[in-house]
Amino acid sequence: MNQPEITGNINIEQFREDLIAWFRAEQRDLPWRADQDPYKIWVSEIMLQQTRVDTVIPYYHRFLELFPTIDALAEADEDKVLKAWEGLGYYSRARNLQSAVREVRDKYNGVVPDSPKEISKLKGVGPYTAGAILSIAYGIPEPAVDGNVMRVLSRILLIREDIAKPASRKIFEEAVRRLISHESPSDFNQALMELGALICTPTSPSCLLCPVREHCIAFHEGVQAQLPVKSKKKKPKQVLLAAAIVEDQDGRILIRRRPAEGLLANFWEFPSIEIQRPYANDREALERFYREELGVKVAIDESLGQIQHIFSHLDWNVTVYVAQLAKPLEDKENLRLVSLPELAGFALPVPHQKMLSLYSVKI
DNA sequence: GAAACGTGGGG
DNA sequence: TCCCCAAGTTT
Repeated sequence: MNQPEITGNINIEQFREDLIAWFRAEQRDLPWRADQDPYKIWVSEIMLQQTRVDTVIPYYHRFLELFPTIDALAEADEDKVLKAWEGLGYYSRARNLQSAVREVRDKYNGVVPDSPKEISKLKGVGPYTAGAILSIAYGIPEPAVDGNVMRVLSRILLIREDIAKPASRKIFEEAVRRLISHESPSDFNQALMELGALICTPTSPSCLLCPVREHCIAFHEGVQAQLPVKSKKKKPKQVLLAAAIVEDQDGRILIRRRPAEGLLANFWEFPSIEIQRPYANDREALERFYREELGVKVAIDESLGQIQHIFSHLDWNVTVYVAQLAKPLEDKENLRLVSLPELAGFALPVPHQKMLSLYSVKI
């Protein structure tokens, strides 16, 4: 008798019961588990996308203090929202969340929709987040398939699909539809993720502590360490930049708002240019860029040094210069001259915070 | 379907 | 140092 190669042979009733019982006993005490307010669940799910729990917790508390309700977030200035998200990364999450919250206010009378079709139309709410909100806030048995769930189920059901491929998600959604508890969809979905976070970890899973190891095909076959199958991503592309921190005579600093789309959209920055190789005509190139692209006359001084910042897809190496404003600044919407204390109120991405520390050490 | 989109932590 | 990762979505 051969074992089936994929899926199937587990006692679903017993699996659910063991998994949920473990979750009810062992779940972490997390701030978004205090109640089932759909708005708060929503905020937490957006913040948790590709982001660690420990990182999210302080942001979650501050965000809900600033924007406690859908109306509060809907009415806020986007700048305040971005500032609250500063340092969390993937900033389109914040802009999409606010846009979606405004849609809920205007179109759904302030009530987060409880149907898969409607909730999935909201900006920033993809298949995972839709399922998470529906199941956790509303108790609706929809799959919420994230990286944890794919890893856990790849082991339990011995699924060898490459979980890095977008198409694989559907395989796991179908698996969850077969397995999910209709009595406690919230606990079931959260339990799968919690198991992935605490026990069924990417490397060296704690199978001896696992509440469902008797249901786990990979454990029975001793292949849990070889799962999930996941192709690796490519390295970030190297980019050389030269940036200038421009001062006026009162020690104020020039910042610019980045474009509304793309990398670090709508954040503020010290203007910079891409260069071909280090130290080649940086000063002339920067002065020309400021003059021709920004309409600002500056004189570049010495270099303060370099900073490095690695994004998911880019590896920035930035040579940072100090410069003096040579003519008074003309009024422009995307350019500001701000004091150091004022600068703290603007949303500044981490690489530019690094540049600012170089500057602060210098002065 | 691949690439864009951030950041900080851990092995 | 380097690589992988962490409760994904959009284009």
